This record gives sequence, C-alpha cells and structure tokens, in this order.
Amino acid sequence: MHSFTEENYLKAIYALTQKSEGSPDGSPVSLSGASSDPLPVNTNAIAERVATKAASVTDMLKKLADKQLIHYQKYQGVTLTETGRKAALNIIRRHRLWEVFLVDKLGFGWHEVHSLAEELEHIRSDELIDKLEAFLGNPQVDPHGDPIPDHAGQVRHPVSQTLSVTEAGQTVVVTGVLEHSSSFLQYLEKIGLVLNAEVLMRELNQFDKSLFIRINHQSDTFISHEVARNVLVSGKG
Amino acid sequence: MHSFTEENYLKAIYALTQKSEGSPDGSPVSLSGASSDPLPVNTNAIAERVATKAASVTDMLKKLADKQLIHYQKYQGVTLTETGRKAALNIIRRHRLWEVFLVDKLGFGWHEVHSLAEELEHIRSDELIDKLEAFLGNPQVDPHGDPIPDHAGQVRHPVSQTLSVTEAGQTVVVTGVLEHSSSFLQYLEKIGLVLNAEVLMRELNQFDKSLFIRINHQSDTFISHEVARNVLVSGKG
DNA sequence: ATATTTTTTTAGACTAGCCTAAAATGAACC
DNA sequence: GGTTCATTTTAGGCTAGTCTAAAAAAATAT
Repeated sequence: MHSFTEENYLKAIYALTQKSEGSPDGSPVSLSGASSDPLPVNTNAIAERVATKAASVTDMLKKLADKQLIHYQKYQGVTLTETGRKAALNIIRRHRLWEVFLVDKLGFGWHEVHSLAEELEHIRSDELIDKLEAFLGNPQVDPHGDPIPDHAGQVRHPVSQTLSVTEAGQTVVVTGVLEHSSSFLQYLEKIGLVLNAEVLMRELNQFDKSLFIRINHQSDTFISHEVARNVLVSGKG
Repeated sequence: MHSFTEENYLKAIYALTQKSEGSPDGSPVSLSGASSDPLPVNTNAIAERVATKAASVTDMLKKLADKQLIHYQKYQGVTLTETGRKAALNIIRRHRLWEVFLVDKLGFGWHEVHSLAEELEHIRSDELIDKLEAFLGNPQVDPHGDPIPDHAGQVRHPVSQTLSVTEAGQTVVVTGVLEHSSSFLQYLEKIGLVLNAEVLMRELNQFDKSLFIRINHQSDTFISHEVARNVLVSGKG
C-alpha cells in the first residue's frame, strides 16, 4: 500500500481542499461533501503543512500522480482523485477513532491527543480499526467534534455555525472547534467550553464583537470574538 | 530517539540473547535475568531474524555501537549494553501491553496479535504506555503468558516448566507457550489448552513421549511430545 | 506589453537502510 | 603450520525522501 509519508501528503491535500470551502462568516453550513469540484491545492501550501520544502513536494506529487491518487499538471496545483479522497478519508477515520480511544479510554485531555493519533493512524489494518470502532461504541465524532468517516468514506458533517453568529437570548450546544491548537483547547477546557456544553448567549458587544455568555447554567464568562468564531455550536435539542 | 529499524535490531539482539539461555530439557527455571554475561550474538542470526542480509546487519551494528547501545568488536559478535538492554525491554514492554489490549479489549485471538503489536510497539510515548497499562489493569503477562517488563526494565519471569516434564498424576496450570506460531496457537485454542487451563497429566507414553491429559476436568486429549514441550505450566495453586 | 516578483519545477546531492560481489578474518581439519 | 570453509566485513550501488540552488513558468505591476 502507501507509505507513511505518502499518507501524510494525502491527508495534507485533503485538509487543504476542505479549508478552501466553508462559509467565511461562520453562518450555518452543512459541508456534506456535496460541494462540486474543489479548488486545486498549491505546492507551497502542501509544503508548509507537511513541514518540508516545495521541491520535495513536487517530487512526491509526481509519485502520487503515478499512483493515480491525485490529478496533477505542472504548475496547476493538485486535486485528489476519487481513490485518493477515499484513502485520505480512511486515514482521517483512523486518526479520529484513535483520538476517541485516547480521550475516552485512556483519559488524555482533548489537547494532548493529536500527535499520538498522527502516529497511530498509520497502522493500516481494517480489522483493527473496525474492532476499535465497535469497542468505542461506534462514535460519530472525535473529541473535537469532527465527524468520523465510515468504511466507505462517507462523512456526516453535522450542520453547525460558529458561536460568534449566535444571537442574544439563544441557547446553543457546543458541537466542535475550528481551531485545534493545544493552547486554544486548554483555554476552552479551563472556562468549561467543552463539547456538549450548553451556552446561553447573554450579550453581544457591538464594538469588538466580544461575548458575554453563560455556560451550563452556571458560569458567566466573557469571551473574545476570536474565540467565539472558532467554536462551533448548534441549536439546542 | 532510535528509529523504527534500530528498535527492531535491538529487539532481535535481545531475543537471540535470551534464546541462548534457559534449560534445554524443559525443567523448571526462573530466568530472573540474574544470569551472568550473555553469549555474543552472531551477525547471521540477527540477519535472519530481521529478514535482511548480513552486510546490512554489519552496517547497523556500527551505528548501534556508535550510539552505545551494543558492545561490538569486528568478527566477535555483539551483546547489548545496559542502555541497549533497557531500550529493548522497553520495546518488549510496549509490544506485550498492546497485545493484551488487542486480545482483552478488542477481542482478537492470541494467534492474531503479534504483527499488529509489532507496529504499535514503535510508538514511543511513556505517557501513552503508562496510561494503557493502567487501563488494562496492570497486567503481569501478555496473552501468551510472557511477562511484561516494568518501567525500569525489570522482568518477573515466572518459574515454570514445560508440560512435557510433568509427571503422571500431577495437576498443573498452563502459564505460557514457547512456540508462538499462529498455527500452533490456533491448535492449542482448539483443544482448549489455553492460558490458565488446568491440566491433569493422566498418562505418559514411554515410547514416543506423547501424553494423555485431561483439560479443565472435562476433555481427555492426546498431545504429542512436540506440543507438550512447547507448553509452559506451573504447579497448581 | 514588458518588467518584476512569486511560485513551481528541475538538477544534483545527501542520508538511512538495503543490496550484491569481493575481500578479510576466524574456525576447523589434516 | 597450512589449507579449506564458513562467517563477517568492506566496497560500491540502489531507492525513498529530503535538501539547496538554479531555471522555468505564472502572476502581478507598471
């Protein structure tokens, strides 16, 4: 099959493809994958994501194109073929299931699991992953609220919006985050803005768009617009 | 730290060192690691174990010697340094804990887990392994009865003997196996000669040393000497 | 429309780990 | 002690993936 390194490139290309979609203002979207042909991904963007140089990326792109995993024409960027997309989603499936394992079973914090899952995800055994999935109780999302693709590469993107576009008086539930950095996740945990937390939007400051919210009927908290636009929520119930 | 490949060499050298110890006839031994300087391991033996050529082994031995993981002098074979031995035991610790996970939690058979554990063992995170160990309930042995080294590289080799040297009338408990091939393990499982099974030695055939045993007070079974000398047991209670 | 800047690709070189073929060493036998 | 044989090491070369520097193409600005 594909090497460790090839898998990382596929994952990077997939992630960059996704990034170029979605609504810029945070309003409700169901990224159901039904979106038409994605924009081609740049060599430099891939280089940054896999922490290497553009020249190395070009080499790998040729290799992936030979293997029919990407559509590639010199200087024109790349998109995944259907085979490549399935492969990428399979890696993401493995990654997210391991994250659930690390958090739910081993007791890691949601900010600690990314890099471990990046290693675990490269163990290619469908039997292992299927058994792991069953053992975890067939979870639908990972600890950050990101959906877990199924066998066939189907992803159920839950409909959600960012906390920043919620209106005063509304009550919503945290369903995910857009930013995955460790420091951000640790901050959210500290203020209790974790997955499934209930948020009552009390006040929206017109000037800087900062928010005054009540979390789980208890703690009144100020959060910045920057934070709010990286937290995904959906209507209660 | 050490690469994936280096780890496999260390593991191979450790295993070959162990193999050259132990009693040849199957009588009780507590391989408590207290044995003096082990015999040096040959280049060819390592080559066979890591499925490569002797020339490649020589290359790697130089590298491991540079890193102070082995004692190496040209044409004289190698032994592990204390650092190397600790590293090897740490890999084995990871391997065996993952095996317990695969069997106890995911429901794999004891004959299926070796190769998956060979991949999982290379994820180097003490925190991961310690949490996994706790999650598994601090097991002392893996699904084949092999002891799990602790943090510090201590291995508690349980005192045991092979089933082939048990005397008629004795009742013993299966504590492990010496042969780990998938077909052997599947055979043992089929006849119920699994870990912790209670075995009453009924008759020992003088001619071919085959045995007639009763397993768990139920099934009377014939097994060959070849099988018996690969099953480890200890006195009941 | 041309010049400049940015992006991407090519060219050539490096490392880890592997290989084959040949040379060196050690062991075994007379 | 010398010859033969097996084992081990050296020498030189291969691939995957990386790098730097330079060339080529595309995008941008004038």
